[in-house]
Amino acid sequence: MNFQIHTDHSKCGDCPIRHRAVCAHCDQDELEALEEIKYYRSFEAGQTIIWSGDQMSFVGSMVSGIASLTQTMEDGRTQMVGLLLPSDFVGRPGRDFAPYDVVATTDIVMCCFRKKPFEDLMARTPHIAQRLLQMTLDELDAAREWMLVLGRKTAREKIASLLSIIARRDASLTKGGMSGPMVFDLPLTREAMADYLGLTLETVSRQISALKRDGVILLEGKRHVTIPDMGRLMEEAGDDTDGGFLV
Amino acid sequence: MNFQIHTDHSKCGDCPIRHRAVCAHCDQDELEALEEIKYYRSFEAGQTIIWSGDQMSFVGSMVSGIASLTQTMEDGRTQMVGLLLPSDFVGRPGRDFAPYDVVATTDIVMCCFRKKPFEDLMARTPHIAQRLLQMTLDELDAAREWMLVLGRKTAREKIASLLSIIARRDASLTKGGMSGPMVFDLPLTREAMADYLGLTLETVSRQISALKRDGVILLEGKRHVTIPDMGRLMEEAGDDTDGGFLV
DNA sequence: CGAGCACTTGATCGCTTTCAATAGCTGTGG
DNA sequence: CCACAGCTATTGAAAGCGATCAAGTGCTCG
Repeated sequence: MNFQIHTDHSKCGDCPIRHRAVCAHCDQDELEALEEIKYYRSFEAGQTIIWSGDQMSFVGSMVSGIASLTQTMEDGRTQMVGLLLPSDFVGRPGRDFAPYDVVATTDIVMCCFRKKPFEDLMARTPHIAQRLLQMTLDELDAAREWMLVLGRKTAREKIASLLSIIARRDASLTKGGMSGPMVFDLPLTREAMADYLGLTLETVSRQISALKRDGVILLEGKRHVTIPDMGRLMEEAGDDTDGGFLV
Repeated sequence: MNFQIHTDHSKCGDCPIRHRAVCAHCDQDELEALEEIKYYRSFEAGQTIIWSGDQMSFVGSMVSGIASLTQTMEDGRTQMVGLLLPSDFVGRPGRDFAPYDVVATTDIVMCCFRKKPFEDLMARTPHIAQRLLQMTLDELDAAREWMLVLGRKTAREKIASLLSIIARRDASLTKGGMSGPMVFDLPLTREAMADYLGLTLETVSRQISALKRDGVILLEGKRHVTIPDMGRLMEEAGDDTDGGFLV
């Protein structure tokens, strides 16, 4: 934790997620209105940010770090239903209770708004509502793509799909394109990967070992991954490699 | 097909989905603007309404019947990612190409708008954008609930979950509450159920037989279902029966 | 040095799939 | 009227994949 912000009025102009977050389309006036009501909060890795069923008093944007949305059944089976990355929006205007647990996977910083003032501002700021609709539609597409992974893919394909998503996202955040080898650190434990993929952590571990043995990925330590051939990985994921409609 | 509408200016005031569709919050002026540009289309059971990858020239609301959203892998594995019921919105303002196949499961009627005029109207009609945001957030919740079903539930629990969802929806469309036995017709073939649940049709058939044998459901013919005890079914689905947060 | 945690690997079990045969229903045509 | 094709659904037997149970490794931190 070497990057904590606690001031209430850091400049939105300098914000690293400025161009992708819910405020992306706002003009100067609208940003100033947001700046009036925003505040930053930090959470440590492992902390639960919101409990399922709790009243949601705030909404906000992920500034840095990674969080997960999870559902848990009475007997303990859990399914991750979303991965929250920088610029993603947390919370739901118009609903009072949280439907899922939100857990910090790494240390995170959020840009928060108390729910009511944000709802009021949204009602008179179409730019925010429009951007939120776009982001929600994107999340819906992502959730549906994940349904195919959960419902129809094999364990090996599931792992390859997850690695491919993480690699692509990483490429879009950093400068790198998708040609040549891709290198990144896994932001998730084996157990978290299992919860995302609907597998056990043992199966995750075995399939990662298998992909490594087959040369699809290279591992340094447990978390540092190199993908020598992205096309190969996408074949392993069962994805269309030449189709052009990927997001 | 004894109920086909082809006139372009049927009254929105008489529309059966008026209070739940994307136009739900519109006032009289806004409805008139919608009436200007709307038109009805019918499709027969089995027809593909939109092909994945195709240009989407229109959006619209389901008026009657049932359609499904499906994704297919190159080798033929398919996963249903959504079930479209009366009042549900089809299509995505702001995106040009369809990400999924949309297939009519029964004969259906849709209230359509050409995409561009609808987008223009939406840009100057906050009531429509707000309602669409609400509906999209609801769909996102439904998709995430389904991720738990796909990722973590057993075949038996999956069938029970599907029956419980269909039963609940049916109760909300007809007058009936959820006390006492519930009766409805399955709108899906065994294969469609399998595609929704990430199972094979044989497993679907076996588990339905098992639930029938155990008295959880009663079957007349292949499609007509009676649920004597909804609480029992929800236990079988692995859902919280006493928790109060269900939609 | 030992406790705790994340991860790996092995052996076995069992659920779901796969392959295959059959039943029931509908519509068609001789 | 019956034979037959085509479709949906059921049921059985066998195989396979991932889960479960169980050790053991390597690392960090006190």
